Amino acid sequence: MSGKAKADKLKARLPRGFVDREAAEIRATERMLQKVREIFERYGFDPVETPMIEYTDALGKFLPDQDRPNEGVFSFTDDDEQWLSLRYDLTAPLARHVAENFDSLPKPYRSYRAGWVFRNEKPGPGRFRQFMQFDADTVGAPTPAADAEMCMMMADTLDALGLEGQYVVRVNNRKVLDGVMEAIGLAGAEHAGTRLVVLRAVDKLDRLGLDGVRALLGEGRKDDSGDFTKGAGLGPDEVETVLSFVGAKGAAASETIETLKGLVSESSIGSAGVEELAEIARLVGAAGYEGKVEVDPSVVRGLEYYTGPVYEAELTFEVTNDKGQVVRFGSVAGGGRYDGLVGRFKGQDVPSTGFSIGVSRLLSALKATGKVNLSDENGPVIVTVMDRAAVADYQAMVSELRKAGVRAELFLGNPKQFGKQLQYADRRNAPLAIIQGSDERAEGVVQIKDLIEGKRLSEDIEDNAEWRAARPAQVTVPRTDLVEAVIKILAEQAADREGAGQ
RNA sequence: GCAGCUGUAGCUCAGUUGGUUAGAGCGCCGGAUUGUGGAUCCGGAGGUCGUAGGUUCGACCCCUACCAGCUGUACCA
Repeated sequence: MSGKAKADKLKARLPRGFVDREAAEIRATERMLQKVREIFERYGFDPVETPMIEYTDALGKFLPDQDRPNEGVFSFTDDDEQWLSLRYDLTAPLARHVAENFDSLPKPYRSYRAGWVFRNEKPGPGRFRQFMQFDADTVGAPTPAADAEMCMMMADTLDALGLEGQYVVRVNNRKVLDGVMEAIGLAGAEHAGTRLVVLRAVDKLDRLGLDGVRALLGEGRKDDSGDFTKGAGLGPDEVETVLSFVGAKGAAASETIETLKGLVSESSIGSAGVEELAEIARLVGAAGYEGKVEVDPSVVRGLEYYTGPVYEAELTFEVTNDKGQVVRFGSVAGGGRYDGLVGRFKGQDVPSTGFSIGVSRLLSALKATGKVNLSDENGPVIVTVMDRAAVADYQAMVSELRKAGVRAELFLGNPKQFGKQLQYADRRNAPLAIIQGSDERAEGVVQIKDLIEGKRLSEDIEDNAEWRAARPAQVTVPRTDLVEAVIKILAEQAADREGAGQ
């Protein structure tokens, strides 16, 4: 059976930037998503799912002036030569879905979905080429109340995950930033490129600090490796105007809003943005979310398609990882208003607002705070095989347990060495093992071994032979009482976990 | 993409100025124990030293290119 020469052997390897997920991770994710879903449902949102593949033009990702999609998206051609792409977020496909079914959907239309998205970019720690997002969007609601609701829903979701007091939802408005751009002479299509550079510079505030952003707004910035990043090329006065906007956050929302008003008083679009922010602040305040949702002009978000309020949930705590480095999780969810995205299909703007949760990043934050149960104490009851001739009897036990709703399995490996069977049960995190040899069968009984209790006892053992003879944490029950006894012991184990503060 | 650092067993790492057959710990598999998880003891499998060239009598070690990983930076629609 050693057929293939080594040279021909295929190397088992995962493509860069992708990961396999195993039981504990999948279960933890499911538990987390379930909590998120409950909150979204409570807010009146309905689930809707779209496929992972869309026509590339629907995603809006053709390179400008070229017959080829952006390199950042995984793309291929259909048999009719049309470009298809794997979705890179959940917002563009939703816009397509809404546009395609516009007349039959109730407006405003509230929906949510969780799904995998793909980006063909350089992976890094915590950054993959396939990852999961959880989105909620309201389409067809122009009122800032819809944006305020999104911010509150983000807060409620994080509270439900046990992160109360460890995050802040920060909200700003693109229109205010546009007003600032106007004030420094960057209005108009000819300055679109510069505006984008300014946007990205401001977006880096948390990482580079005020001085880094100042450099990026001006001539440019040289980083530690000696690499130079070209800046926006603003003059000193303009730079300070932008920075005063970014740093406009005051002790209270009203204070922040007064400062912003002064900064954009000359600009009608800027003033409109401030009005919207004031309205959002009023709504979240009235609903009792002060402290959880704050107006903060330093939030800009990198995406170009936002047209009004933008918001971001940031975790405020730090954690030391196993390498002893301090890790900040930063933003775990973000979104904003995108009035133009559905409109690409409709010929007129459709006011929409929504946000996206980075599922993996949020989960690793929950792991770091111990807010998620990662231990896999979900193993099956293992029915061991003492003698092969009785396999039918053992299988009958398994079957009875399963019918009673107990997760159970027959040991299917080589039963020659009994110790291996318990070793297997141990590895599977089995709570119990069922043992019936010829002695037990003759008496019409079975042994139920409590592997969790036994593990605890094993910490004190010194002599192997003695321990074996003692058969710790093991009870004998009549064969007919098997199911009843198993259920009882499992319930006791569960109560123990509960009591231990688990 | 750019820059720096790093590639030796499944994992963490040794490996002398360039010198015979490349090592350890952990893990894995088998046995001591044909009816009991841990510990212990014994045995075993597992390597084209990232890949390909070059220098040399001789390369894990030196040189070049490529590939991959890490860190920073850029991009992230």
